Amino acid sequence: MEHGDMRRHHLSLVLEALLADGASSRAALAQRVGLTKATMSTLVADLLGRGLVTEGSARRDGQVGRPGVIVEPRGTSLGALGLEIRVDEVAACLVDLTGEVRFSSRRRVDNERSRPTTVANRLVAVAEEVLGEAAGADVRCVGGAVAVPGLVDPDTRALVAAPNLSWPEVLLSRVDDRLGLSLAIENEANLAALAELRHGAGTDLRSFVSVTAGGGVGGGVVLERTLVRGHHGFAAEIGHLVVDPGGPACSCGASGCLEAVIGRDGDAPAEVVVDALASALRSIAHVFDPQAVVLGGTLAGLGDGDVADLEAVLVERTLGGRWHPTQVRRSPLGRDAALIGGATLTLDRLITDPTILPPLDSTKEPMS
Amino acid sequence: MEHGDMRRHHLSLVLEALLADGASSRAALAQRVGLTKATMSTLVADLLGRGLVTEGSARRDGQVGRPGVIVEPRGTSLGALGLEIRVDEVAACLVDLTGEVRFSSRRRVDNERSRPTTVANRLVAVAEEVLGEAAGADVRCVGGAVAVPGLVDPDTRALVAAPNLSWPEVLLSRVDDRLGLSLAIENEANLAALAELRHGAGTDLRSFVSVTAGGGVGGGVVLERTLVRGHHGFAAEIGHLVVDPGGPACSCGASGCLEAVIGRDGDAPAEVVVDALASALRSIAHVFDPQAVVLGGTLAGLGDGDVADLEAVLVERTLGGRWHPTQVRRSPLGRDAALIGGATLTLDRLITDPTILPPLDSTKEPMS
DNA sequence: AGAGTTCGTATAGTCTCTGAACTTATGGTC
DNA sequence: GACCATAAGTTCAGAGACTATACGAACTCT
Repeated sequence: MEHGDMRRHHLSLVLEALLADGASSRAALAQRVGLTKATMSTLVADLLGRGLVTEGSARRDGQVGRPGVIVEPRGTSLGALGLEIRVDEVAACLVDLTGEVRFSSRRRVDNERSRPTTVANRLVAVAEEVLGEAAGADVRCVGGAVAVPGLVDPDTRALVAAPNLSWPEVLLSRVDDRLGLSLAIENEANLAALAELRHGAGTDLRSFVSVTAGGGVGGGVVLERTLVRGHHGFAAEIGHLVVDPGGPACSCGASGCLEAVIGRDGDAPAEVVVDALASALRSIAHVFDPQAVVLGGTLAGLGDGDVADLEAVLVERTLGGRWHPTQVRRSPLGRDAALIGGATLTLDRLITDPTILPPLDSTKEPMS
Repeated sequence: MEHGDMRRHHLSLVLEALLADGASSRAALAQRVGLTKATMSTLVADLLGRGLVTEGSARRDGQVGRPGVIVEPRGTSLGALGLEIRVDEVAACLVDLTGEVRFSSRRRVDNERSRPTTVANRLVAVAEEVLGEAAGADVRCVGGAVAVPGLVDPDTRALVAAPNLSWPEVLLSRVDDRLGLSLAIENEANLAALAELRHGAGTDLRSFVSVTAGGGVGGGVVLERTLVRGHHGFAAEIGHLVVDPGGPACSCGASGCLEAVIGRDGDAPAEVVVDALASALRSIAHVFDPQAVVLGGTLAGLGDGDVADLEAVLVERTLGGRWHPTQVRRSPLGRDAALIGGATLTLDRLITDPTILPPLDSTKEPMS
């Protein structure tokens, strides 16, 4: 730790406060973040210099005293790219700092029977389409992430195990080069959880687990508002919790996994789905003790009655349920969840450390 | 964050380095921690002032140059109390900063059929015995923690759900008063995991899950060397993972939980135990992606063959197993694990923030 | 118009770290 | 034994970031 870390952390707090609770004056910000007005002045000046915030008009609300100058996040002029490769489609979207999906594109293709380079070309194509629109609207893209259905080693950026999809690890660097961006790669369910955390059903939660069905049953675990990736990046594979040891065989080598029982798209009969989910959610509640479970993908289509049944199970058939019941929520994000999560991952890095954006050089050249 | 936080953090790093890698000179410490010699001088002076380290003799090893003065952690003169209440015994131990169990006491009693105040008296008795010995050996006790079999709310210090044991929450404050210490209360399996992390099978791991049988089947989850408690403090209840939906009824309201299948002491036939464990460990590997699973309590008695079988299942029947297999280890801590963990919890607080120990006032009174 | 309030900045002071110079203690060499 | 090379630990000036206090600016209320 050094001095700069403190600065970075405070810049991050200020930016986050502005994005989360809206624009406000320096004085109000100082109070919200817990710093003095003097420090806040310098922090805001720094963010202004990096183009991350703008000064708006002075407050005009009839309050007594000198009106504060409103500091606004420049949320709409900075964004990140979310990309997605699935067995039957490629997609791209650009999300700005406010969390709004500004541009998006999705194409049905047959990636399963295509060569990896073809898949890469398709990905570049949708990405360039979205980036073009973004450039036209003066939105600067600071990076992006690719969502893939399978296990990912986040450090080497290798796709380790993906059913029906081959993606040699060198390809990503070539996509990077062609787009002129640095892309991360991450499991789609993990990214979906990140999207829930920032823009979906988890914005008010500190800890939750998301379960998504659609081309596989994936999970994402968020504890203390941080995504849990596991030691090798393989955590949160909720689809392989055992719900019926005598059930159908699963691709993972065992039998009776949640995914094998309810189908890769969660398209088994509703009764089967709810029963299997109930068992899996009980296990989740016992091992993670989250505030809520968020159902995404096709599972977001469950009816109120089914959700109530699941919540009842979590109250009656878990140890802690009677004292602190676990909520069951449905995702509002639809099928773009992973895509939004990919952009969110990148934007989060910017929010965590605003200094990765260099200060715009606003020094006027002195006349010699 | 303020200035003091940086100082605190650095003091903590130095103390931790000394305890983990042994005594060394200021210059060597500076290099290990990544700070300058000048800063290290002031940090060591601070720790000396708090009585946490001592200066030893100068190095005498025939190296050229001025010999460094060895700084040693005063590990043996500071300790913390670990307490334990079980259905059939109470126990206490005192662990010093080096991790050594210095004094301990354990008594078989019938807590199930006793009034809470009686239980409290028994606890105070074993604690006082150990504290007396500690005082005789000049070991200062900085606090302690009570391990209990059940769900605990760490903030209110309430024991929420414990089978066969009643422990009104006010009692702990009275125990505090009588011992003159501030005691934390925590689930015994969580504390056992903490003990593994610091002094058992997990000292070299960043992420692991411990599973302990004995008066119930408990679990503890450590991710990035931090204990996962869950949002309400109820996480890691591994004993209630479902391994056989058609199996025996469990106290939690469901049926076929690991605990119900292998018995509260893990005393079912070995074959049943290994089968059920295999299923549970697969789920654990899929959701947490740990480096290893640590078996404790009576499960530490499993034979090499059984452990090999479990490891094989984790390789062959998990998604990521072929790339990054999860190890299976047995705990070396025996039945004192939770006890040691309780002390560790307290000592960790001291290591995390050495400033909670006030500086010994070494100012000589000036003659007026 | 003057009093009271609140905002933003400026200034001085504190805390903690760094870097370079300096003192101290030792081993090696002639 | 004198002298040099080497490494440890301290001292001191200085930089970065924060706080506290004071002050001018801008507004409302009477």
